[in-house]
Amino acid sequence: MKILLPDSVIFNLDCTLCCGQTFRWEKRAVWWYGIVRDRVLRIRQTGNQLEFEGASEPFITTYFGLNDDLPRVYREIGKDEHIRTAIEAFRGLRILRQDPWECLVSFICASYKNIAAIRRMLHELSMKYGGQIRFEGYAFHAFPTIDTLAGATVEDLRKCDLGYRADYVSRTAKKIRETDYDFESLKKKGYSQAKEELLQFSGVGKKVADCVLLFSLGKLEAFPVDVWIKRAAMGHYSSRFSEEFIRRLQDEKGLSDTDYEKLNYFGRQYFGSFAVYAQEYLYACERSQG
DNA sequence: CAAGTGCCTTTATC
DNA sequence: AGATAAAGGCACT
Repeated sequence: MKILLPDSVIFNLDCTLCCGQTFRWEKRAVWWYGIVRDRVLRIRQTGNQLEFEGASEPFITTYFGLNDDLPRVYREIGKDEHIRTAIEAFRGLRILRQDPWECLVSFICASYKNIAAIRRMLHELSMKYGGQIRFEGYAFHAFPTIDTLAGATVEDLRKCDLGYRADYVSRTAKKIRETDYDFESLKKKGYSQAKEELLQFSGVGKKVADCVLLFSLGKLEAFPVDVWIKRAAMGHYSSRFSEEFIRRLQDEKGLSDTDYEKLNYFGRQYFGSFAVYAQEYLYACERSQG
């Protein structure tokens, strides 16, 4: 199936799939392969054209966030030279609307890991616990279901390189199964209510909750703060903070609760209602060069 | 080459 | 409330 994107729909498939919001897409030659529920989705972009198999057009539109008005987003967040440079470099990067369960597990696993390691963990998990799907002679694996991971032992989960995260995943899966938790209902709830509910799960703090709210539930109010955003703040927005605060950021290894709140508040105030798009471009920019 | 550092953090404990 | 240590393991320097 093919879609011709109008000029107003700025989109860059590579940027969108490589920027650390999703971890299981694979590029082989010109095609990207992803698993959506129990089907393999194949997609490629040539200029303004998207060509794909394995999903419907409405699904593609929703999943890749093609309804977000990027020209308007760029107008609103383009407050300074640095963010405008980042926008130019990653033009067409969009926020995905992924499956909430996979997204939740992905970001529980993501804590204190780099992207390569996260990809390995999720690949191991899927190989071991996800159903196999054959497509064009390749073997793909669906993401493990809630029941499967709830039934797995913590020791076996650890063998997928999850480390101490194995316990978080196990407890979260069990809790979801026991309470028959409905992810779909979260989409209808407000940001604060949805965040509060996500924070009840083991291994989910404010950063992980924000990532799930953002990358799977379409809550663009979220503004995840991590070490890369911290670096962007230190390197490009230091004049917006006191010297003392910047020194504290430089001295501490991680990010304290209060610093998270402060950077989160700054981002949302400064960049406005589409702040999270600024966050994603700053993140991508910071990771690519520093 | 060994040892240190860092990784899209959370939790337990003070 | 707010700071701090501990929690895999691997890649990189």
